[in-house]
Amino acid sequence: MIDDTDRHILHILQENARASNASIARQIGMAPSAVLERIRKLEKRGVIQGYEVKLNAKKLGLALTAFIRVGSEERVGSTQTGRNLAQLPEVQEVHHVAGPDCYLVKVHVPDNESLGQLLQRFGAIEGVSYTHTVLVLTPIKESAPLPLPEPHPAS
Amino acid sequence: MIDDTDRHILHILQENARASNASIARQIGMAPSAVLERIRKLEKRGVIQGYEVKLNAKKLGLALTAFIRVGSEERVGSTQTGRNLAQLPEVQEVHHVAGPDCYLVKVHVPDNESLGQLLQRFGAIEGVSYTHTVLVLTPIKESAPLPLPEPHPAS
DNA sequence: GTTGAAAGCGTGAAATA
DNA sequence: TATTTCACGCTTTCAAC
Repeated sequence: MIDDTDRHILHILQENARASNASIARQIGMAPSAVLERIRKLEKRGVIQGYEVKLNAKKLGLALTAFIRVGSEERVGSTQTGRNLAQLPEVQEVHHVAGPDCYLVKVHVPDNESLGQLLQRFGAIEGVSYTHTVLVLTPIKESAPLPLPEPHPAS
Repeated sequence: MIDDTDRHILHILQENARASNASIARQIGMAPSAVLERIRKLEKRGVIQGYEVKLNAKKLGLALTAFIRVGSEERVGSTQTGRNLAQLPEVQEVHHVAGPDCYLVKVHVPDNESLGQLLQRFGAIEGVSYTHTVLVLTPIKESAPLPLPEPHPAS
């Protein structure tokens, strides 16, 4: 499925997604074109889903992060309400979850007032029955790399 | 703080963090060296905090995502317990939050059994008084770009 | 901000194992 | 199949403006 070479490449890309193929090639002792081909295959297979820049939300005027539990009165098994929530640009994540709530939603907004306006828009979405908002006071860890098994050194 | 040109660059990088300086330069009608310099300044100012690859957790054997609310009996104002939680590699996010719980934690693990073992390690961290785990059934939206104000066209 | 030039990189084709 | 080598064009980067 994924071999040690792939893991090694992914490990490097998790540290810096803008690393050049040539520098990756140097680090793993391969030709750049081989690295290119492996990355392309990982993209095609959907293991790599894209490349993102990590921005400082606060410095961009988005000082407030919140998690919102959303209740919904939709047909069992439907996720239509969640997909409607996901359309809003302030919404960074929507997860359909087990338990009494239906959705857990992560949002970034400039301030309390914007959060209030956003919750009103949540309320206008069909099926939404309640929201419970939890404010983030301090983000302690964010967007950590996934714990890939370490590549085994070839013996 | 951030002008329209910066916003334009960030907008492009949010879509594809591996976009070359030259292609960004073409899209915004500037010299590549000017783009390079702006990106460097955004990095130095901490607006850009890094470049990440978005991986498919399921295809890497991490089939289970969960959010865990963690209660802690530490001194008011301390976040030591949160920083200890953040050390674990399975933990992708730790937020110190308002409300009855102290922390909200996001984790990726291979399966139920690994989740159980992880929760045991949570319990071994000093101060942790309880955990409430919510399993993700379907991730509907993840790692969406931040809603930057659209750049105003120069008039 | 721009340009220009040198060094480095991306990428496909062909060769190799 | 997966990889290296090679060659071309493009990109990065810095210095000078």
